[in-house]
Amino acid sequence: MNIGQASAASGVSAKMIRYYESIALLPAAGRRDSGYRDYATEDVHRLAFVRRARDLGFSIPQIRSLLALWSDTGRSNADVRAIAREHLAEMEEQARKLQEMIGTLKALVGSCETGRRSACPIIDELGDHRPAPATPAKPRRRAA
Amino acid sequence: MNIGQASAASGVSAKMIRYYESIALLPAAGRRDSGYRDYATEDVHRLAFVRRARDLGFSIPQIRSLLALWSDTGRSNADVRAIAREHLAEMEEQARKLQEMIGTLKALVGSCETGRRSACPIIDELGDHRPAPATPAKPRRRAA
DNA sequence: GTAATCCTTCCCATGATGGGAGGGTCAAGC
DNA sequence: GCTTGACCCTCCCATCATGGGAAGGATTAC
Repeated sequence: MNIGQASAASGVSAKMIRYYESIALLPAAGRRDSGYRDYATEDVHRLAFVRRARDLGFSIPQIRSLLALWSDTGRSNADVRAIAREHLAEMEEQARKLQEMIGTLKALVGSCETGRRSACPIIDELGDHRPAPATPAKPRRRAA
Repeated sequence: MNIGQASAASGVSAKMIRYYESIALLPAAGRRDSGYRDYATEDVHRLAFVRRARDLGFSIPQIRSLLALWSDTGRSNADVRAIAREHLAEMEEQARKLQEMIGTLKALVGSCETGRRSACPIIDELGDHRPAPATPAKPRRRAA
């Protein structure tokens, strides 16, 4: 199977397949006499595995570990869970930050809507040096 | 004020200040005879504005629009709200996807924990076609 | 036998940020 | 004066995962 077919069958672009090979996330594919890469069904499975892990937000290093566990029949579930939990924690932290930003922005949009003054809190708040009269104390961590 | 002081006062790294100038997000700073950039208080305000907008996840193009509105005293709140709402929608969509991934992964981790068999759903699910407990094949062409 | 499609490698770009090299400038101390 | 160390300048490179595209060879369909 050519790279094009493998791509269509796995949902990973040919570009990415070559890239994954170049960073040794995947074993180098076999080559035909022509130089064309040649893929078997199991290669497509591996590619699909990578794509689904990427869809779940796993990073390449994490997928590297997952792949090793995947082909290791003697692996322990604990190892797999550890990677998944680590990634889960990262995602939850990311979600928390995102919700915080959403909350802040929502409040600003809300004030701007209901405000009758010409000053828009979104702008004022961002400008900082002239904070709105009723500043709803917000978390200003992330010091530089 | 030198770039270092402006950086400390605004919380934007000197590297970033130069970058923002290079992409014309900020007007080119004045220069001294020495070639050093020179910043005034209002420049620092603008920098702080950018930093806060970045903290809220606004993209550079969005900040570009916000900056224009900021310095436009005749702006309409509706314009500002439109940008904020657009960004809000993006963030909410992002949060939705993230929550979906978290949910899926949580379910997988949960099954893996309670499962007594050696097969871990995290792995199986990713593998899709289930790598089959008796398919040791493959790393054949490995290090080719 | 020819044209269309596929494959190859290599280079470039993204977005926002940091690192670092090589070299000029400033301010303080002696 | 002169030295020293901190600061600044411009470039170039790297990230991370991905895509675009060019130049050229291979395969395939008609």
